[in-house]
Amino acid sequence: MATPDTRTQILDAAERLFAEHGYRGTSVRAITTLAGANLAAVGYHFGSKAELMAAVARRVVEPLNAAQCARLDEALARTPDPLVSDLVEAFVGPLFDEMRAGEEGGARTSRLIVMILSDPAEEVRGWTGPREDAVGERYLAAFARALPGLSPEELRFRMRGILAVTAVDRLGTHQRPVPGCTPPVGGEAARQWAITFLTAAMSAPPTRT
Amino acid sequence: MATPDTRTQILDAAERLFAEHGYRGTSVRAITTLAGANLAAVGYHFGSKAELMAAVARRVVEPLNAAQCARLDEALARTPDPLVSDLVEAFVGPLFDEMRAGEEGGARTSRLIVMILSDPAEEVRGWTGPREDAVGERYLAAFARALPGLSPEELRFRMRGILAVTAVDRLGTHQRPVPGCTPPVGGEAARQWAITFLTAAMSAPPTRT
DNA sequence: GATTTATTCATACGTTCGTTTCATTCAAGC
DNA sequence: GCTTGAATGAAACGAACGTATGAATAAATC
Repeated sequence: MATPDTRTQILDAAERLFAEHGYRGTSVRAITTLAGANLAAVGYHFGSKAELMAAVARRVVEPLNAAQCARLDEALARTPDPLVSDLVEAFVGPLFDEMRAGEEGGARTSRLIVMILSDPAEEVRGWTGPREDAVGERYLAAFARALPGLSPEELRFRMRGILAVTAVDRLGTHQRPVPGCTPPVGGEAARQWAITFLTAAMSAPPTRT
Repeated sequence: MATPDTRTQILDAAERLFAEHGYRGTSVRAITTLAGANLAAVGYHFGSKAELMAAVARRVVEPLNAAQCARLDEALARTPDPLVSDLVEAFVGPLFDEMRAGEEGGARTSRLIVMILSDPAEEVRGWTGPREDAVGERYLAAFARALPGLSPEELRFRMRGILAVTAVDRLGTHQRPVPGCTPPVGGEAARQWAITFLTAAMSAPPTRT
């Protein structure tokens, strides 16, 4: 196993510490110490702590979005009007795939995503490109076809619900451990539960006004 | 309008700033400046920044839990086996009530709750008492009666989903504004959407294993 | 082997942080 | 009027932070 270069080791350490302690709760010193690198290495390889955060976020989110896009393409190749359950599975599937990989790196990855979505520090959300929006819009259009009669506003509300459930699902490590229940839910069971839960939620008839 | 005492003004300022910038992103100096108080007032009235955070969290969460408890009591007084939709409404209702009150203080309150649930700083979650767990357990038991055949693990998964959807719903301010859609969804509409969404999700048949 | 280029290193700078100290103010209680 | 206690004020403390600097080192090019 070849030792990865300093830049990669810093990215790995930063990904882990950002996920565990948040952006502001992680110091550059802690990152470089964990990475076995010098303090100045962050400035040299990334420019600043904020740009390091952006690099970490990109490395995590980009393959995820690509997978979501690919699965949507597959579903649309099968039929122009996929079922709601197929769309849900295509959307949340990659998030759970990422979780299985690495046994512990998965939960870390999803905690990092939650952190990216919820951290109030503007440095955390200032990294994104137009790609991420495009994926969401594609799914929005697909769901709109599968759920006629749903107003655009309510559809958008429901899609935010998908993100909330899949993200917060794995937030558990932050939470207090639930007594008498295994908190680190098995990956495959949670995936199926999420699909059941979200398919039923998305398929609900429009709220009468 | 009588001027509130320093302690209350500090609580108000801290609640607002913690909600906007998180625990670590808010300095004691910023709080006391906004409150029009002296820097040392936090140490005098609360002991430390962490204990101030605890006081803020208590002041926000306790009436919310009390309202959730009261609504569950009402539902159980009507019938020993309430509908899933009634349980959902009793659980998420108080969160949306809090939102309407104050027009702008409501969104702030829910952002603070998201912050409490997702902030990695242990000072933020070290305040809680046994009360909050008790409310969750009561709802868990009520949902278990209304949804026979659902395994305890999947039920717990779904209840976490409720919390995720209601909380993240109002996270929008952190997010990038969605072009072509009004991001600050009207309070009453969102409440009904959430009930529709979550009732359907909770009522889904158990995932076959 | 000398020169150049890319990293790594130790160290320091200036700022901001939470907290503490101690003097001061001010309203009651006697 | 004097004392007591709570509350506020101005100032400082040490620690930790992100960043910048310039020397040292390793690797590649000629």
